[in-house]
Amino acid sequence: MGDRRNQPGTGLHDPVLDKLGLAIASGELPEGHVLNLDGIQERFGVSRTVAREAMRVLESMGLVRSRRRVGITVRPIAEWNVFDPKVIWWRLAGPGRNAQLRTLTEMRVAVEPVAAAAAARAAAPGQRARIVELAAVLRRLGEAGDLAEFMERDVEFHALLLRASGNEMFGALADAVGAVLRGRTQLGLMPHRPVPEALDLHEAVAAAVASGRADDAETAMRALLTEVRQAVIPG
Amino acid sequence: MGDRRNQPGTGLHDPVLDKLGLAIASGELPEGHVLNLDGIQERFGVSRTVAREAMRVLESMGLVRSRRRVGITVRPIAEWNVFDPKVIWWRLAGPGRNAQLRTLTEMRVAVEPVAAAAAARAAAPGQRARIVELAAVLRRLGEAGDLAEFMERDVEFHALLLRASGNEMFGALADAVGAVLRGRTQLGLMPHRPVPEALDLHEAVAAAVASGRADDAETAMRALLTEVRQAVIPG
DNA sequence: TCCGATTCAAAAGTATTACCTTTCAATGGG
DNA sequence: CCCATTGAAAGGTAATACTTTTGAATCGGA
Repeated sequence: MGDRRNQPGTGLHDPVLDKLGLAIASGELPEGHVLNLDGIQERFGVSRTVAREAMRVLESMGLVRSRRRVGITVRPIAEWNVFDPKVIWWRLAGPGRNAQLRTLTEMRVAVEPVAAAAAARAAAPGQRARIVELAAVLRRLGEAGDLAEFMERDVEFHALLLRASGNEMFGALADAVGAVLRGRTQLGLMPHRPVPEALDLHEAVAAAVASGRADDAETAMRALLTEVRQAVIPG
Repeated sequence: MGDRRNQPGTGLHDPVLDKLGLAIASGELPEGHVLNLDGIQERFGVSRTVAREAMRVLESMGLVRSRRRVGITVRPIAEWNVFDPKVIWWRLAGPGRNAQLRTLTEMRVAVEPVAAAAAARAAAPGQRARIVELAAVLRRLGEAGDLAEFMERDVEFHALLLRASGNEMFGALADAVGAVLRGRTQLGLMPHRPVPEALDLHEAVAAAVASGRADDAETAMRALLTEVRQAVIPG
């Protein structure tokens, strides 16, 4: 997620969309708030066309609903496409950051074990090899105490597993999981040094995936996430 | 999902978006295929504005990328926002239906146990009561062999659990899970009559959620899904 | 007077059209 | 082989007309 800055695809990001999306996701424009096209045109100094395009995209994300004679109304979060990468990004960038990290973590806890099992069944040979390699790299970095590099490789490890699962829905979560991993360290929720047990479990997951033992991969991943799981349960 | 009929905003924009989305999701317009605005205008007999709005939305879903001088290119599925309800819907409506049901089922298997645990912690009193009530209704309908009504209540049961989890990401999957449940019966993947074990497990989940036993809820839900799980593993 | 039905005009999005501006892949000459 | 030119296609602005919605004013009967 964090590395979409070059944006070769999305073109020069429509700043209007970004600012409005952020304003809504942050709660600055609360549920029920009504905007209108003229207001958007004026607020951002853009033409009607651009204002409408931004509005349409927000509408397709479920953030607003446009109705004649009424205007553009901000919808409740239950209507949002909360899996849309942009929505996730906006929520992470605002005061809802913490709540977003929590729900995303819970999602991880649910998905990653099953994704690991699927990867054990479906991963391509090159992916299996890379996963094993990454587990070894993680051990080295963990024992050396290189936290920053450890995190980057950890992100790669989890993202690769999700993408190797053969389930494009799991794969679509890879960037979000990366954001969670990075977010956790930023919030100081990570142990100052990876515990040996975690290093063992990364290797266990990798070995199980490499040799196609789906159940073992799932079990090991579940164990790897037990610690994470505590962070989700408010207490 | 299935009930998006109401839309009062019968815009001219939606049909274009829908047809293009379907054409892409169905593979009729394969990855790499290049469209252009003039082509869309002509194909659907709409103005440039409408064509552009539809294109923008498709772009925000990751289905296409618009680049100057090149045109509008269909992107690979790995770039799609596969959690977008519209994308799910389009895939279910086309020849990818089966693959979509498979990945969605796998998603269910991953998410529902954790969602059940979360619901046991977070559900509102009214939701707990309704879940218990639904489990009882399911037993009655199941034993009476009323398959059609059983399915509708089952959809409600699972959707409510997801929404009661307190995790809006889980809640956002409720409609999709409903589509899977309905899709499974349409494909004849369901037992002709709910097995007694399933009825017991629905009640076990409900009881655990009602009394806040998160671990039990998770375990029971996982058991409930074991049968479903077999359908995911090809072979 | 009061109350319900009808009418009407304003508000706001929807859609079309015309016309510039910017980008950048392709091309072709040096 | 490199670099300047060029033209296709998207990006964006502006003016204008249309349609839907809704709330208020109006009107007629009890």
